[in-house]
Order: sequence, then C-alpha cells, then structure tokens
Amino acid sequence: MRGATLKDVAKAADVSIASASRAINGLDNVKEDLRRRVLEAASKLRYVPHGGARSLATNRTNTIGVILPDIYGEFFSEIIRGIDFAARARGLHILVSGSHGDLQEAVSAVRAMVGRVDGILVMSPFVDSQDLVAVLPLNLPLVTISSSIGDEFNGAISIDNYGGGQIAAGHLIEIGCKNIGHVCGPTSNFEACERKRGFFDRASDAGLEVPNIFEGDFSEESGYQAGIYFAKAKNRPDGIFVANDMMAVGCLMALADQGVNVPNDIAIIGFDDIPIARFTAPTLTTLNVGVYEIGTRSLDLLANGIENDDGTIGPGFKIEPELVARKSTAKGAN
Amino acid sequence: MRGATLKDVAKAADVSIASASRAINGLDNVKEDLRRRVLEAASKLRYVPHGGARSLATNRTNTIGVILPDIYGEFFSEIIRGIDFAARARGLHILVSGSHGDLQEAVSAVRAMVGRVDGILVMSPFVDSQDLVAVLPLNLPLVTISSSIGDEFNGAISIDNYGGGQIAAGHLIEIGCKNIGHVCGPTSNFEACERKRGFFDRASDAGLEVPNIFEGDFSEESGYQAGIYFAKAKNRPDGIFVANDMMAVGCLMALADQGVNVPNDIAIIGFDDIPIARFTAPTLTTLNVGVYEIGTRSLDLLANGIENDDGTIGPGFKIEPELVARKSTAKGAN
DNA sequence: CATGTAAATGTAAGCGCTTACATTTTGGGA
DNA sequence: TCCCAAAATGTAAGCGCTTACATTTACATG
Repeated sequence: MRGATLKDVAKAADVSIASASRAINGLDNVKEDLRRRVLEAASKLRYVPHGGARSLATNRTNTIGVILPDIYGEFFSEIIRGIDFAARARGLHILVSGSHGDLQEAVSAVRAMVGRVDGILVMSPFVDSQDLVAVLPLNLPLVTISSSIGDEFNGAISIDNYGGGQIAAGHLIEIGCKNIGHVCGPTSNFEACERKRGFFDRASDAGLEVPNIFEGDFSEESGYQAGIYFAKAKNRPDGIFVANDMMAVGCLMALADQGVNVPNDIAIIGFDDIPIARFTAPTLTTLNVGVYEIGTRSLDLLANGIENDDGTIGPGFKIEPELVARKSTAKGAN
Repeated sequence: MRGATLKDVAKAADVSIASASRAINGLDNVKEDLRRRVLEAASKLRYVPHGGARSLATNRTNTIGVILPDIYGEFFSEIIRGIDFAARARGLHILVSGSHGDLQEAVSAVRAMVGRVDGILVMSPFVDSQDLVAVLPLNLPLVTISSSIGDEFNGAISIDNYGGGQIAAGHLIEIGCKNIGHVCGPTSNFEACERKRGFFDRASDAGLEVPNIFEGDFSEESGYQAGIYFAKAKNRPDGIFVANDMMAVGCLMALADQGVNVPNDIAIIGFDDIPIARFTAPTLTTLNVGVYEIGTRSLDLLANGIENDDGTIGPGFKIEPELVARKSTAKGAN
C-alpha cells in the first residue's frame, strides 16, 4: 500500500540512508558514482519523497494556509488568483479552506492547518474575529485580510470600507439622485457595517436620508430579492448603493425583470469591481479595490514574514476604493 | 519559535506522553481526572496538535490534493465549489494547485503532494497526460477529470466532448445556419480536439463544410480576438460554435463592438455553461456539463476509493453535455 | 485477605526524513 | 612511501505524534 521510502532506495543502491538523502537532494558532497546509483534505484522504485516526513524533519512545509469565507465565486476566486500567482513565484503551495461564513469553522480550519503550513492567510470579516487569533498557537505567522482584528498587530490588510461607502454616496448624489437606497450586507459582517456607515454619513452630509434599506447576505440571490423589493417600493429610490457586486448583479436582473430601467429609473452602484461587472447589462458602476492585488500583496507580506527568522510580519496596509463609473449610473446617456 | 508540543503538555500535566495523547484525542480509557489535567495544561500552553506529525504517525492526512489547469475563473472555480462541498461533508481538507497549462508543472505538483495527501484529483487535459501517471508513485489513489489517460484504469471522469461538438453543430443547423464557423481550443488540448471533431463530423453529415476556424486558448481575450476575426471575415459565418464559454463571452463583446448583431447576424453557442452565461448580453446558448457536479462526484469517487482498504478507485463515468438554448442562438425572436 | 481480571497508565518503537557528528576514504605534498 | 587535511560516507538522534505492548492500579470475588 505505501510507496517506496528512502530506506528502500538506500538499500537498493547499497548505500546509507544519509547518502541516499544527500544524493536525492542534490547536495554537492557526493561522488558522481554514488549519486548515479541512488538516482537509478530511486527511479526504478518510483520513489517520490514523502513531503510530510520531510516537513517534520526540516520544520518547513513550503505551504501557506489560506482561509476565506468561500473559495469560489467571482470575488474570492480573484483573490485566490492573486495568492496563487504570488505563491508560485516563490515556490509555495497553498492549502485552502472555506469558513462558510462561520467563525467556528474558521477557527477549526486554522487548527487543522497547524503543522501543515508555514503561515496562514485569513480573511474573517466577522465582527468578533478576535476569537480566532486567541485560539491560535503563538508564533504562527498570520496575515489577516479585512478582519476586524486589524490594527492590533502587524500583518493586517484592510479595505477602507467606510471611505468606499462615502464615495458611493457621493457618486449617486453627484449624478443627481435625490432618493437613495441601500442594499447592505449582513450585520454580523464587519465590512458591511462600515460600508453602510460611510454611505449614511456622506448622505447625511448632503442633507439626505436613506429611507429604504434592504439587508442581503452578499449572494446574487439576495441581491435579486433586493431588486424586487426596491422595484415595488412605494417610495421608489432613484439610486441604490449595493454593498457588493454579486448582489448588484442579482439586483440588475431583478430590475430588468420588473421592467425598471437602469440607470434612468434607478442608478446602481456596487462594490468590489469583480470581473463580471464589465459584462452585465448595463455594465456595472462599482468601487475597485484591486481584488487581485489584495491576493498578491497579502501573500507577499506573509511570505516575507516567514522568511524573517523571528517570524514577525511587516506592517499591513489599507486599500482605498476607487470609483469605476460604468453604464449603471450613467443617467441620461442614451 | 515553535509552539507547545504534546511532550510539553504531558510534562505540565505530569503524565506520560501517551496518556496525554489519549486524553487529547478523546479516547475513553482515561480517567476523568487525568483528562482534565491534560486538557487544562493544553489550553494553558495553547497547545494545538501538529497535523504533520500526526499524519506521519497515522498514515492519514485527511487531505485531498486537487490539481487543475487553473484554480480561478468561472469554470474551475465552479469545479472547486463542488469539490469543496463534497470534501467538507466528509471532513476532508483540500490542497490545491494550478498546473497553468503545463504538463511538467502538473507532474511536479503531484510529486509535491506525495506524503501530504491521501489521494489526488487531477484534471489534465493534455493530449499526452500519460506522462503524469507514469511518474506517480504506485498506490497513490488518483482520480482524473477530463484527461486523455481515461479508460486505462478506474477513476476516470470524462466529458463526452465529441458528442457535445455534435450537439452544437446540430443546434446551429437546426436554427438554419448555412455557414458555420468554429473557435477551437489549443490543439495540445485533448478536449478541444474532441469538440472540434464532433462538430466537424456532424456538420459534414449535414453536408456542411466549416471553412472558417480560429484557434483560441480558452481565454476571454482570445475569444475577443476570434470575434474580431469573424466579424471581418470575408465569408462571414451565420453561426459559430465557440469551444468554451469564456471565449464565447469575449467573442460576444467583440461582435458587439463591431456592430454585429447576435444572434441575427451570427448565432453563438458556447460550451460548459458557466454561471456567467446567464448574464451576458445576449444570454449565451451553451452546453451544460454540470460543472459543479463534476466536482462533487469526482471527490466522492476518490474519497470512497481511499476508504477502501485496498485503495482501489471505483469506475468513473462519462458526462453527456446538454443543450441550454438561450438568446444567443434565438434567431428572429424579437 | 489473597487472587484474578479489567481498567488505567507508562514505555518505547516507529512513521520517513534531515543533519550533526563520527568514521572512513582519497589524494597531494614532503 | 607516509602523513594529514579535505572529501565522502556512515551512524544515530530527533522532528511530534500514535500505538502495541508492558506495567501498574483498582476492584470484585471466593
């Protein structure tokens, strides 16, 4: 059932196990003849080094653990793409896990990764994420993305959600909306709260109320529900800030189904700028946060920290969302 | 630098390391008092078991290796979603790796996984994938998806690409196309070849030639190029089979940019039915292969095999694509 | 109270590898 | 030819854990 081990190879090549190890790993202090014999034996036996054992001996796994709320979908997929790219560039592998929006799952995912990874990259947008780091073994290099446990320690990457909410409100006001609505994310979500807060604050600065709010869960489906709700609302808004693009996509579909014109009847602005935002009808105005770059930069931050002997992670950073104006808020244009 | 070990816990609780292990793992042959002491010491020391060491001792990692051409994007992301779902249901973790369209990378990814996973799920649509299994340690449970090394052994999951190509041609013919074109995938890709072959055979059955072909690489970008090419072709086709949805999306954009009406000037049919196909303008006619189910079913096949003591994988299966007719081939409608 | 048995705990080997250190081999210079 | 440093190879400890087996403890029975 098990494959050949180094011991088998050593025996077949009639050398000590240490020499076999050296030969296989390409150390330079082995004679060519010995190396040849070992390599021959290895390929004859179809020997493949046992990564787990090697890691145990070297205390290095060359693997990074990645924990995201989900590991698929436009948004997370794009983060993973960034992580993957940066990891490949460094010869690192990634062990991914989805927490499915549940803090306990995130915690158990982290624990399961101990001893299998050199460090962990976690995105845990729960308001009470500090439980996560509390249960961690000390000394495990950790970088957090968009987690409420932000500023307490290094290695925190965050998005300026509050600022983004303000920009969204500002944009709607600028294009002339007088009655703005909001599709927010779940209240248990740290980021959703911040976006909402920024949106409200900017609106109130302009003397506007936000009478209509719909709470979604960041899924396309809930965005669709929101669209229905707003299409039928008695005091129908003329502009809506949807807290993420996936919901905005659902919203767009619902509004189309209800015969509401976007942007002329209702303008829509999303958040994230996921790839699909360029393909919707109409194309979606949104806030770009550099999803891909979040992936690459967070991986780099973590990997650099791991390479430091003291294992300390460098300072994180905060991302400022940038408005990408597309058709879904281009009122009057054609 | 390292965290607490079981030895530390045992010492702190003043018990033997074996007892500590039993207490931590919840075996029933430990006195309550001893267990309490151990658990207390463990939490005080913030002990988290070392997964790697445990795996080495038990010869079980509870992890599945997943190797896909890429680990992001609509198509692969959807497969991963399926895999993730099925894995979670069984308490398994997944170690993912992208081969980036390169067979050698796939091979090295597999080797890097040996000793870290209980089995491997690999999608390797290269015409010469047999190199992959040749280099593998025997006895490593393996399930292949859409790989040319199909029928030789159990655990092969494939798509009836040839049949799908035929369906695509049949559909275009049925809606009245007289001059059909094809955007194929790279010739090094096993699946692309089969889709093309099916498409051609069915066309020729109907007495049609396929004068215009454009070779893409499955990316949206190359689909866009294809769209430009066809829009300007002297003998412009009235229907095109694009070998995957991602390229079809790019194609749709290019045709729109060129002022070509889809479906009336040119009908477009894709392949895969990725989620985005429902959102394009016009919505995309395509062939559904149950991407999500490919993920769940392949994981189940592999996991069941691993649970067999002899580690043999059960028989695989072949998926028959199903036509999903949407607007991009609805000629004349509206 | 001696005794046998089951339950609780301890001892130590081993999972497959790396690596410090010990030992042997090699080869150039005197 | 002999000697010695450097190079090549071997020995063995250990990475953190599980687990077979040995030992001790607890307890009911005659």
